Amino acid sequence: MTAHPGFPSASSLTEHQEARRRRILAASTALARRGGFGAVQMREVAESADVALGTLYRYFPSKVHLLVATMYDQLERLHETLHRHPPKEPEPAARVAVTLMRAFRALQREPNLAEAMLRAFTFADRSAGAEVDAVSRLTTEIILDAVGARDAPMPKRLSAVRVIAHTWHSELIGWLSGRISIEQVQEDIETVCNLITTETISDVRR
Amino acid sequence: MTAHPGFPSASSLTEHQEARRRRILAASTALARRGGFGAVQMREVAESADVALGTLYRYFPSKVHLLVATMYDQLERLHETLHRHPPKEPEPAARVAVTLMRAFRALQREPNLAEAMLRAFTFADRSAGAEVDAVSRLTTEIILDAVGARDAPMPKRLSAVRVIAHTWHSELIGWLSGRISIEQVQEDIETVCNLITTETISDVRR
DNA sequence: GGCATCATTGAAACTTGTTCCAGAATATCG
DNA sequence: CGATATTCTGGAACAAGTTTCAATGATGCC
Repeated sequence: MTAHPGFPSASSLTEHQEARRRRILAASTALARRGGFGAVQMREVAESADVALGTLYRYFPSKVHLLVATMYDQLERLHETLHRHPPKEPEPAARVAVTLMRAFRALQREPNLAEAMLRAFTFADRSAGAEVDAVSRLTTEIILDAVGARDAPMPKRLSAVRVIAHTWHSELIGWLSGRISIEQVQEDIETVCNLITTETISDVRR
Repeated sequence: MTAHPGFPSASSLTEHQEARRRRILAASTALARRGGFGAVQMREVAESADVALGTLYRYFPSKVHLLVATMYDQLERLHETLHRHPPKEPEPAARVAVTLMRAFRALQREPNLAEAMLRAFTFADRSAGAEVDAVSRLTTEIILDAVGARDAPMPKRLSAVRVIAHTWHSELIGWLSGRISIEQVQEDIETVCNLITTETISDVRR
């Protein structure tokens, strides 16, 4: 009775199982790309990945789990890309802002996929806690990479990074629902990235 | 062919209709309080509010609409309360932080209700755009009230306020899913509220 | 090879959000 | 008041996520 086998990058799966997992994620991604959250229908994912519905549910215990895993998968690719082409701005805050805007534009090109992943991510409840945590950690890592400090960051910096990550998600969702313009996204990302610069300046606690 | 009659504070409804709207919101609130998002089942809301299912859907075209309207309703109460007991800290950023933490603690006492409202809010798509906007505006207003400046805020301040509002939502969700501790919430809220102080200090744009 | 265990399949059933509709109730207008 | 339009009701029907299960297949162990 192992935990469901669909999580992060599989721990101990046979080749066939690993292949199934990949097929499922690929199907999920393709359907999401085509029509967003609503188009990722479990029956269709199963059929398209050529597994039985029950098997799909054994690998990913819910649609949210599946889409959050898909998000993790996509974020890994993004992380790779960013690694190969790191931002070159002199200021850390600027590097973070540029990185996030680059990621943002990448997702802009796949709005349906982005919508599916992010809706699932923010809708997730406790039951998908582990998966959501994994995505959060990866996001944090991406931001910390952009900041560039090599040693372990201080608590205040971590707080700033959390806030930045949350903001990035919110802006993405806001833009996807047509509630925030790209200019506002840009502005807000820059605003929040200033936290990297000013994180040690003042303390609101009295 | 009017728009659905369940939106913000009713425009032109008969007394009976207004009463129905209230009953529905009350039922939604009660069910959410008891068991969160999942416990707000449309059939139960309808029965509990003593209206037919079709009528419920005429007033609120989806579960998300209903819960976002519920959120608006609750936020109005919060706004009132805050108005009666405004924060007295000298620093604007501190006033905002204190206000948000106070609101946070209020919702902590009704975690199920908070979960239901916030899951719906972040899950909402374009179709609930108007409702979501209304909630966003109200949130903005609450924060601006805490800042205290009487005249129209500058764009940069508005950007900071948007970021603060998003952060507040994310922290709430994170805490509700057991992913963020209260200490972290407190810390992150304080972190992001510094944007009110530092919003004009630097600009990351090169 | 044969057996025990676990995974996969296919299909039906169940749950809950959502839609639809025909008829009863209510409101509006002349 | 009567005619007409709108709203409300009760209930069936539909859609998609999720659960369940018996039968079949694969894997590994002796």
